[in-house]
Amino acid sequence: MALAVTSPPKGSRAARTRATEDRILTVALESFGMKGFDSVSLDDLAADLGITKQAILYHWSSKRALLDAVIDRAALELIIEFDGALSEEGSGWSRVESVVRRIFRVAMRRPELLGFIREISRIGGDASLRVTADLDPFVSRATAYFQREMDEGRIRRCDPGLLLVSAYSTVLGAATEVEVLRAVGIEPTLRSTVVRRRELLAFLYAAMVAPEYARTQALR
Amino acid sequence: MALAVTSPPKGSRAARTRATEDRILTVALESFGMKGFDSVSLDDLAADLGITKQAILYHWSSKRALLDAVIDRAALELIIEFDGALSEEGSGWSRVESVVRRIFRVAMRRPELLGFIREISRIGGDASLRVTADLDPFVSRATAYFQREMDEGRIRRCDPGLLLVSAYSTVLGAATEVEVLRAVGIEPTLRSTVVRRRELLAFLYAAMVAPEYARTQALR
DNA sequence: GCGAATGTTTACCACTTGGTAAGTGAAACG
DNA sequence: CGTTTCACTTACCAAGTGGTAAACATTCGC
Repeated sequence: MALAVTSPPKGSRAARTRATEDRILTVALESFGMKGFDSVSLDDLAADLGITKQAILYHWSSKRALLDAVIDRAALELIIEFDGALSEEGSGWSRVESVVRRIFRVAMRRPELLGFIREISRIGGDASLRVTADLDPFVSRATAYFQREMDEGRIRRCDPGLLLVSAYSTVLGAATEVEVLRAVGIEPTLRSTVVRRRELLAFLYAAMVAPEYARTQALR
Repeated sequence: MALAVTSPPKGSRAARTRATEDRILTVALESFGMKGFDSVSLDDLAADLGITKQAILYHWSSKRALLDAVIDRAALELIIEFDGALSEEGSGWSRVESVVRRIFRVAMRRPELLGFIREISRIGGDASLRVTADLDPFVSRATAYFQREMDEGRIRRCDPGLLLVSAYSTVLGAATEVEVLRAVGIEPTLRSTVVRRRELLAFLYAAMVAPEYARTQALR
């Protein structure tokens, strides 16, 4: 059901174009992330936006081209969300903790963002390459950070890349695997999420922090 | 010289029907798991099987009905793969280790099986409920096992359900998140998988095993 | 052997899909 | 002001989509 928005056009033409493309990307990211790329038709998308499918095809020449744009958008938003956490002050465990808290926040408020990354991974091919390339700078920073922490004895020594994957999939899973949570009898409410996050932080803490370093820490 | 030259028909009619349905389920599970439910048409499926789409619709009245059957099949195969590991002798860490090794083996040899569970989780609704119900007995056994291990001080005390989710998503992620692995510069070859599994076991060991118990163990 | 049940195919159908072509109204520009 | 450009719509289309109906072939019970 399209809402007949006859509100007067605002801003310059270029600005309005940008705004439209922005809206399309936002809705597309949400739909692709929640339902999957193939499950969302251009007509569905257009209906949600209150425009016609051809308007979308005016801005991007094909559905696939739109996907590429959505990938770039998703990577950008992810980096904005997480890269800040890496830059925060604090060291060792406290920084890891802040990253985990951020991922949980994103998983709660923007589930489509993490779902979209999963979706792209499954599509494979060029799409995967694209998101990989987009996220590369962030991944480099994260692994470099892990390496540094290991060198200074605060994190258990191991392959930084594999540690990142383990931590990533652990957090992403606990944050997004709603059905699995249901299977083990955990209804994903806001309150249970807090508990989940605390348990997961304990899990990660035990897994990552070097025992010698942990002994020097009074807290936790 | 009365040897039958008519090879095509094998077994009784009922047996051949069962065999056909089996083939359909196998191919459907593989396709749905790798490409996604909506990305695979009945015509695609039929073409892979060398039959017509209507033959599939003869055995299941709709694509959705076929999905339900595939869900049951996938759950059954998962339980067969993993439940055995829970029954193996050995206690504490060695049993966890054997489960992890099994998941890795499945992830390597049957990626479509784990991919399918992910896919179903995303479809949501009745499909998710169905797989949840199918896997419930296994989940119960696993959490009960964790509980027992905790009571006996071999595993760090925490919520067994959450521990299961953490371990599940960690292993599943490390085993299946191929694109993420690529992003951190790990090409998922057979050799790297062995390394990955070893690192992951160390990660899980640190996360799960109770420190007091670990100290009593000479090995590892 | 014969009719009935069964498994599969051929022939369709209404509808949706991504995508093209041509038109339209308003803003931008000289 | 006219006209050109732009953002978008209406009108299509060919190729699929899941699904139905009926014809056909094989195997079963008798």
